[in-house]
This record gives sequence, C-alpha cells and structure tokens, in this order.
Amino acid sequence: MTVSSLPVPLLSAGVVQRTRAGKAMQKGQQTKQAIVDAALGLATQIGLEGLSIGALAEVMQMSKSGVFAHFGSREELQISVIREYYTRFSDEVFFPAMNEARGLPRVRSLFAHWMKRVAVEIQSGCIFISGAVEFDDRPGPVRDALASSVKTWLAALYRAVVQAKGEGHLNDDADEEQMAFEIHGLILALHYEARFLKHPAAIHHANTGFENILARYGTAVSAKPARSSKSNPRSKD
Amino acid sequence: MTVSSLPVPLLSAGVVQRTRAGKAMQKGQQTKQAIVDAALGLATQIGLEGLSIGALAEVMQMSKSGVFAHFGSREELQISVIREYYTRFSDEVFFPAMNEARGLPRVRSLFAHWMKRVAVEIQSGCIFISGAVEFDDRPGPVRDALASSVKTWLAALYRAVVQAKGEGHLNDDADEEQMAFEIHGLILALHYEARFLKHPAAIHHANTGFENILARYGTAVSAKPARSSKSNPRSKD
DNA sequence: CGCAAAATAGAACGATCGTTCTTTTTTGTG
DNA sequence: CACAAAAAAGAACGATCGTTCTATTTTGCG
Repeated sequence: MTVSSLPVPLLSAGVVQRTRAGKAMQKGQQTKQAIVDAALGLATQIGLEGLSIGALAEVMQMSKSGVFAHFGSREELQISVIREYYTRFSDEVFFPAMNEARGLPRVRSLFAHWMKRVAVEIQSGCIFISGAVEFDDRPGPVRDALASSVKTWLAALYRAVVQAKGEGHLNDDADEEQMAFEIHGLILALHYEARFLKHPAAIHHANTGFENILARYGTAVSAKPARSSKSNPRSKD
Repeated sequence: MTVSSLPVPLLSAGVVQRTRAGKAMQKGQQTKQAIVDAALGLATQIGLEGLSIGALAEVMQMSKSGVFAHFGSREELQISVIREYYTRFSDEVFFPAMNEARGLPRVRSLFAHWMKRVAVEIQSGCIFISGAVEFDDRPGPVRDALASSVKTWLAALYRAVVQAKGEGHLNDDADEEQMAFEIHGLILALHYEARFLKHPAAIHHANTGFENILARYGTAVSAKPARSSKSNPRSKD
C-alpha cells in the first residue's frame, strides 16, 4: 500500500514532489497538480458547485475515473481547488504587500494588490466571492475550507489596519474592524458592478472609495504618504 | 384554444386574475402564483441555479409535469421568480421610502428599509446577490431579467442621491455615482460577513458605514436631521 | 347536468451527475 | 528486461435533471 513507511498522506497537495532526495512519487502528483489547475480555471468561471468531474475530464483529455481517482470524492476536489486558490491569492496579494512598511503603506499595498487581482477576476471570477454565495447555508467540509481561507485573509487585512493605528497612522478613534469592513465592501461592490453589471467605472469607484476611507480614518499627515516602498524595510509580522 | 378572444398571453404573471369583470381563468393563475411563491422560497436558499422542478413539485405536492406546464421551461420559471422577488423588493424597500421627503430623508429611508430586508435575508438569502454570482458570465434571458431588475433598483437609489444633492443636502463636490457605489458596497459586505461568515457585528458595521458616508458627503446641517417623516410630505418622483 | 377547456398526473426519454468496480496501461526501479 | 506498484481507462450503477407526450381529473359555464 505504501512506498516506504509513510505515503505522504494528504498533507502535500500543493508542494510538487521530492519526498527525500528525488525518488518516489512523480507522475501522479504532477498530473494531480495539472488537474487542480484546470479545475481552478473551471471553478472561477462556473463556480465550485458547477464544477463537474465529467467536464474536468474532458478538459484534461482524461477519463472521468482517472480524474476522480486523484481525489476520491468531489468534495475533496473542491477543497483542493480552494487551497490552490488560497495559495495563489496569498502569493499575489498578501506576501507582496508584506514587503511594505508596517502601517498605512502596507494597508495601501494590500488594497492595491487586491485591486489588481480583482481587475483580472472581472473576467474570470473570484472563488472567495462566488463560493460564499454557493455555500452560505450549505454546511460541510467544503464550506469549512472556504470560510477558513477567507477568514485568514480578512484577518490579515484587519491585522494590517491594527498595525496602522499602532503606528499612529490612523486617528485615535478609528475602529479597525469598521475600516476593514468598509474596505471589504468596496471590493465586493467592484466585483458586483464590474463583473455582473459590466459597469466600466467600477474600478475607479473602488479606488476613490479607498481614498475616501483613508481620508476619514487616517491622520492628516498620513493621508497622502510619499510612496514609501523600500524606504522603511521593516517587514515580518 | 382561447376562452374568448385573447387568452391573456404571458403578460400578467404577477397580477392575479379578473380579466374583465370577474370571469375567466381562476384556478390556474392561483396555483401558478403559489408555485412561484414556493419557488422563490427555494431559490433564496439554494439559488436560482439550484432550483429544480422536481424539488419544487415535491414542496407543492404536485407532479413535475403539473408544475412544469405553468411555465413551459425552467428558464421561464426562473424569470418568474426574479419578477416576484423584484415586486416584493419594491414593495418593501422602494415604495415605503417614497413617502419620505426628497433628499437625504428619502436616501436614509431607502437604506433603512434595505437594511431591514437584508437583516431578514441573512437567514434566507438574496436573489439579487446570489443571482449576480450565478449569472455573471452566463448570457441568456435569465441573466437579462436579473440585470434589468437590479439596474432598476440601483438607478432608483442613484436618483434619490441625485435629488439629495439637488435639495442642497450634499456637498457641492459630492459624486452621486460614487456615493451610491459605496452604499451598495456596505450592503454587499453586510450580506457576505453576516450570512457567510456569521459575523454578528456586520449589521452594526453597515449602519456605521452609512453614517460615515453621510458625514463625508452631507452638508454639516443635514448630517444629522431630526427624523423628518411626515414633517415634509413632498413625495412623488 | 353536460360538455369543452383547462389543469394536473403519469410515464418515459436522453443526458449528466458522482461513484464503484474491474481491467489495462504506464511508470519507476532492482 | 522484468516485475510490482501506481496511474489511468472503461463500463456500469442508481439518481436526478429538464422536457415531451398522452391520459386523466378538475374546473367553469351554458
């Protein structure tokens, strides 16, 4: 049943291969990753619920059972897609922004990268948004995986806002939860009005809304900072 | 084929019966309305895409074909549900707010009634939101019907904001489209965080966000009006 | 009541779904 | 190369889907 002792149970799923020095499992993990990639592409367009193994097999030019064998259930496939999406989201939004200085510069960078990503997703769709609608009252492991990913990301945004206040970049009476909520609303409205209603001004409205939020919560001195990128290289946490 | 001359083709669908003086079609329209009611209940929970004729027939204690015959296609059923939802939304949000005086009082009332409705929909779901995700890149008559309803409502909100500026309740540099966009974002964030993430503070955040928007766009004198309800009975348009 | 029309039921259709089982092919390695 | 394990294919399953067709029941009115 196993290769040596532990068959690398379910933990990897994202990291490619190389159990010890280069031997063991290869082809399987590679195609599994390719399947997840294709599944993510389908899921962003038709949603996690619309994702079917038959359609996925056709895209992959494989048999249904061949695709299925990699996951064991449709739910496990959906969860794999969510994990993959979370990984990409983190790589494109979270980690780049962590290179910015704590406080408002980092909050600005988080929003900017988020916007850049949503601008692409106007074409392809966002799983964090569509999934929330699909699973908002459908309990189970898929919902749990999705909610966990979303909460992690929103908590990271919240933490950045708290740090901004700690750095003195926000007014003393600024409510960090409130500010994060309003920022979240801007992204959701952008997604709604751009993707569904095809309203071209939505991107501009989201950016202007963010500036409005900063003008309200930020201190006068920090409302328009002078592009601090590498100037204050205090990253980590 | 017809009763007298015109069989009341497909136009009614919302109004109950009574073609001329009380005669003609009765039972059919009644059960159709009951089916649409039940379908709306299902659709708010599992979405327009999840709405199946089989499940609907079971709820109605009817045969699949009996239910189907009233609509002729699943798409027509979905469109009927959207129209019903739009009617209820208008009755609960739009028309009540039109009793308020033009300007900020009416904008406040629109938001208040919207909030009251979303608070209920945290349990049952909102078709304008779930439908937008389900049909954001699925062209066809269902998407058209949904987009039309949503645009009508958002246009009404926008119009109220424009009037508020016309009444001198907003700053001269207030961008009405921008303000409507930000209000929309608050509702979307409320729905997301309350319904999916079960965050209890979401309602408070939405209300506070609205007050923040008013504080930014409203003139100083109008930022906190003294509950003008019947005091300024200038309605119509 | 009687009769036509409307409303509903019933059965069956092809298609697709997720899943299971068995068989074949491919892979990695001694 | 050979051989065992992994990967993929193939076929079939029960279920559900929207839809069509034909029969039956119910309704409204002369």
